[in-house]
Order: sequence, then structure tokens, then C-alpha cells
Amino acid sequence: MITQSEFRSKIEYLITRVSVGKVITYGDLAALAGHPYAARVVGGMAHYGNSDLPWHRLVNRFGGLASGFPGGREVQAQLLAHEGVTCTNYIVDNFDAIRWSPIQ
DNA sequence: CGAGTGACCGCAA
DNA sequence: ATTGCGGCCACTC
Repeated sequence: MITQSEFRSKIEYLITRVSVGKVITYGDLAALAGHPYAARVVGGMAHYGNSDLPWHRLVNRFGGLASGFPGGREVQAQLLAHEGVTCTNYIVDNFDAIRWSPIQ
């Protein structure tokens, strides 16, 4: 059991730790923060939280781009493509391969 | 200050 | 196999 502040701090820490050209899922991020079922919290923070963090690297469990991203999924896809992540139909290609791992 | 919302995920029927 | 629902925490109104 961790504190709420710790949860938020871990999310920000982890999202910053994600390497360029990689992506991570809401569930994994929440799980790494200590709450496997708090994926929604990550989404809420992404929307209202610190906008300085690379939220465009966040994708859902299927590897698809988020729906409420500022500007639309096309913008997120563009940002990912700019970092070397290729997408097709708003779905990340080689999702399993570029999926970020906490071991790094 | 109180209540509702939100870019999701996993399990039950 | 598919569909529907509950639940977690932070942020806003």
C-alpha cells in the first residue's frame, strides 16, 4: 500500500524514464506505480496533470492511440512518428517490440 | 468543501 | 465467443 503522492510521483517518474521511440500502456504504468487497476487514474492525470510530460507515448492495452489527446490521434501519431515510432490506423506497429520495459 | 468526471483494464454473466 | 459492468486515484467545477 503506497500513498497517493507516491503514486503520482511514480507516474511522472516512469513516464519520464520511457526511452524515446518506445511506448507504454496505461495499465503497465499504473501497475508499476503500485495500482494495477488504476489505469484510469493515469488517463486522468494525462488530461489534467502535468502537460510537460511526454503523454503522447501513452497507449492503451491494444497499442492504439488515446482518444482524448489534444489535437486528436493524428497529432499523437505524428509525434510518435517523429520519435521513430511507426503507426498504422492509429495503432502502433511492432507494439510488443517497442513496448517500454521498467527494467531499463 | 463536496461531488463528478476521466485518454482504461480486468473479470463476470 | 461476445457483451456489460465495476473499480482504482487525481484533477476540475
